[in-house]
Amino acid sequence: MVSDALEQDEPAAVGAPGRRRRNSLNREVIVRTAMEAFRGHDLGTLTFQALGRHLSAHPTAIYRHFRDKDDLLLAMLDALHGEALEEMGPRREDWAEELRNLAASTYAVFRRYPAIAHHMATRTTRREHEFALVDRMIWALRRSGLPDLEVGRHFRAFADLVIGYAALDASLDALQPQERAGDLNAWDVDYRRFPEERHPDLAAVGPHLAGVGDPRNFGLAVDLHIEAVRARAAAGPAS
Amino acid sequence: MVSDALEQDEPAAVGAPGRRRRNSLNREVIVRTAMEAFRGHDLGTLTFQALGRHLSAHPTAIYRHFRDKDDLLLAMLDALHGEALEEMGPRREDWAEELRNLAASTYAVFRRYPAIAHHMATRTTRREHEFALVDRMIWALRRSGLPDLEVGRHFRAFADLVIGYAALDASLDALQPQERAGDLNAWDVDYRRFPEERHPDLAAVGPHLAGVGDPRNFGLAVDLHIEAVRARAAAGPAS
DNA sequence: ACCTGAACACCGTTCAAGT
DNA sequence: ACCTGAACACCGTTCAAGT
Repeated sequence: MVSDALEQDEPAAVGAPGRRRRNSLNREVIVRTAMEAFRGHDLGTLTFQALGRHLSAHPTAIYRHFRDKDDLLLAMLDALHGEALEEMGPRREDWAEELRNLAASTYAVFRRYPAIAHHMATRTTRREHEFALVDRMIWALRRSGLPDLEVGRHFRAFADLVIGYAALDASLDALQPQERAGDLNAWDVDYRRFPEERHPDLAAVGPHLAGVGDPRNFGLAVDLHIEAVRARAAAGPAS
Repeated sequence: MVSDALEQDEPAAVGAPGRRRRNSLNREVIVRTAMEAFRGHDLGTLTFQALGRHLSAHPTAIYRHFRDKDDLLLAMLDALHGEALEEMGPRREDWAEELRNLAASTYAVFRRYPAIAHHMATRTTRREHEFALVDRMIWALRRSGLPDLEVGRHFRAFADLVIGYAALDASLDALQPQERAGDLNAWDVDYRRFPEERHPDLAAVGPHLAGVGDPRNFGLAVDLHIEAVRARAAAGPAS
């Protein structure tokens, strides 16, 4: 049993001492290990030294397979896109449902890998997974009834809204625990019972403030966007 | 003239050699110098060593006035909020115009200080400038006609949409020039003339794709959000 | 009390040396 | 060809030393 486990696939070797077998390192193994190792972790932990430890290899061995850290992070972003596509499943026939599907999957993978989300959200990989995601979003927007000229603008607005909002919530997860706790406490406590005299509107609404980082907030923003797209598409080319 | 310039206010002393006068360093001077020095600059440049050079002081002298880098960055975020409030001017009487005003000012200051935007967008300062911004946004949302319970949810959705989208565009400005150029080129060239066979919808809309980082994309997202808020508010408490 | 200088642990990256 | 080890420049941060 034990020797069996050692034979199959790549040994996880997380934190294990000893050296890596020759030729057992390649881009795919490194990316897969990195995704597993840094899932849910903040920014400071994603270093070559830590990754080397997870690979049971010397930190600089990674440079044989990736030009630099940016090259590795782009490969990880591509893996993230792949995960999003997988979770998305087949194309929904209703365009609005498909847009919600795209948004929800992107949001989920961003929060799963906050370190990648925070410093790669703005990047472009130019790889197949990204092309597929862009194509699906454009398909959905065309189905709404908007003319292609408008779809060209709406793609950017919807994609950036989703990516930007998801990255913002993810970067909250990427905070150091004490900073995260302090910021959350501010919204959960301080802002909820605000003294009336200084800012009357804030004081009135304070008790009803939605929790920061609650996925339903993102859902509301996406729903509002889709409602407005539907209204504009229905209004026809005059809009 | 020359001696006159040396007398008035704080000497800029950017990159100048020599030492700082005793007691000439304090939180306000440091924050003001940091905001001027790193305006428009990327993430890598915002270091204690660089700031020390701009202050003509030893890098570690800053630790007498700020607990750590996070403490300094929170003070800079507060200064950014102050700038946004200033540019916003007086409250607009039309609630939709006021929301656009809030969004545009936030977007402008985020792109002006991309380094602060990128790693402080998700943070909470708990200071007066932030309270004032929150209060103004809640005021505008209440004026839309939404009940306070809904305003509590809509505040979070609108604020995060604005902050997230603005931070995303700002983080593009915070990229290294070569990475930035590569990513922009992908959208301006590759995506615009995509081969038809693989992704037909992308290929059809490619030529009409809006430029990445164009402020009008953010404007479209904000407009759509406001249109949907207006529709929901008009539909009444049933929605 | 306020600033400087030396030191520490850590980071990404380069390059010569091993096998 | 692939991995290791030593080295470099740089980072945030601490702390003793100067004035």
